[in-house]
Amino acid sequence: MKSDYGQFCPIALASEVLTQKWMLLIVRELNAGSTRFNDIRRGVPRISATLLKQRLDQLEDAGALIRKPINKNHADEYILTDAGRELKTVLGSIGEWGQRWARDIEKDDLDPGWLVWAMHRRLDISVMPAGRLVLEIDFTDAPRNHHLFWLVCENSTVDVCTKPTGFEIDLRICTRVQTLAEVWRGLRPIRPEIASGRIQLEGQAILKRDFPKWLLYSVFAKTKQAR
Amino acid sequence: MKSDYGQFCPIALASEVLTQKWMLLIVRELNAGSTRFNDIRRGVPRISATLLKQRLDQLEDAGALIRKPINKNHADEYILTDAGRELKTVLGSIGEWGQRWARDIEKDDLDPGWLVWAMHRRLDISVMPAGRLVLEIDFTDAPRNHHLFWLVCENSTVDVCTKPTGFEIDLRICTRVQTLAEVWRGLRPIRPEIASGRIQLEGQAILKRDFPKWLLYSVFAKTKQAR
DNA sequence: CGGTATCCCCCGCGATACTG
DNA sequence: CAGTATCGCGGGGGATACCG
Repeated sequence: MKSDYGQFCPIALASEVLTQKWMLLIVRELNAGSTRFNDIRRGVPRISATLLKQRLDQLEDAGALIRKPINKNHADEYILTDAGRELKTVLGSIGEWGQRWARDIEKDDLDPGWLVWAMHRRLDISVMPAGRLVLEIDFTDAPRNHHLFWLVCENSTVDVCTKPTGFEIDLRICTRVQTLAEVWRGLRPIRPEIASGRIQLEGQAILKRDFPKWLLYSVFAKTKQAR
Repeated sequence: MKSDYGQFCPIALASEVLTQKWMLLIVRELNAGSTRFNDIRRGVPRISATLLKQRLDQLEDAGALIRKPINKNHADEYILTDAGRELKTVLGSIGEWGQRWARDIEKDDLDPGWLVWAMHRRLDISVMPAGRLVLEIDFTDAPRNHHLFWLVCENSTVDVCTKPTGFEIDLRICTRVQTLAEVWRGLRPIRPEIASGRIQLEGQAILKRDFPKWLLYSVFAKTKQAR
């Protein structure tokens, strides 16, 4: 490996790996539980397949993950090592700083698919009704052809769908992307948004009442903005 | 500002600024106490002036520092804001990870000038003899024309010189760069290195005896390697 | 689904020279 | 000392097509 910075400082050596484009977002996905190529991609939608593979190889070289062949195809599973799991600390400090000090959200940041993907990892199944529960999310300001998403909660797992599931919908959520994004980030409380109709809920009264309790929000939602 | 990642995740937003090349090393220098353009450069020797200025402007835009004109010339002083100072947490977590998991030191990392610059910030003046104290460091494996450095400790400050100071030398340290670098990083203890002659000291017996106590070592020296 | 292979463009960055 | 201006290139990475 070529030395980028010409320093033996631990910050410089770690930076060679960690500050490459997309790298921390990939590590974030892995630490959130993804192990498959296309699962990681859903959390980092704008990365190309070529580059994602390259980054995963670099993480392997750096000792942050190991590849595990899956018998079926030629596919691999990507499993974090101790070194990779310890990167959670780095993700934590950067995310905290971002939550406190980073720039405002702009239009181009508001990817509805990513928001749903983030939500599916942070639903508190233990407080949700038993059995299958299907949520439909309708983003009123998203492109006409992908503004609908479904979350299917069943058997302690949550799946994200971008096409109708065939199941009956238990709760429909209708809102602008930005509204739900800001609520998700913890930048504003959810109840006034529901009360004002900026987040509209349709479904049984009990489900509408309890919906706010299902959301665990972003990991950094409890950190207050400093600006 | 253009959105790089298309996500409103705090890690992504912070990464836009912090994972640019050289950025964390510049922030490290600022958090270590540098405020002047060329002081920062001594801690990040391989960056070009053009790019350093660009990065400082980006840190200003991000709210991590403010510029303060110096009345004399058209020069500026760069002062961290609260946001910039809070980046110490990020530096800490990355440095810890680097100390534990980063690759081994290679030849190209062993910049002797950088090592001396790092040392000058981490000398414990309070336990050093009163009055002026001049150290000469001779790197036996460095290029013939810059292998000698001097540290002048006086009035609670430490200056780094690359040309003879004219002062009498109180203690001479003679070693390979790699040896002192590994000692500095905390990868090996100093006393065996002195005992074996890999670090040679010349000067009054008291100074030779106490020299190890003056060194505060790298901030991450106490963190054990995990590999 | 989980990648490769290829092409090509842009721009990030280094190098050098110059200025107040 | 603390920058600015200009040039030029290398390769990082996006887009697209293809494959097992």
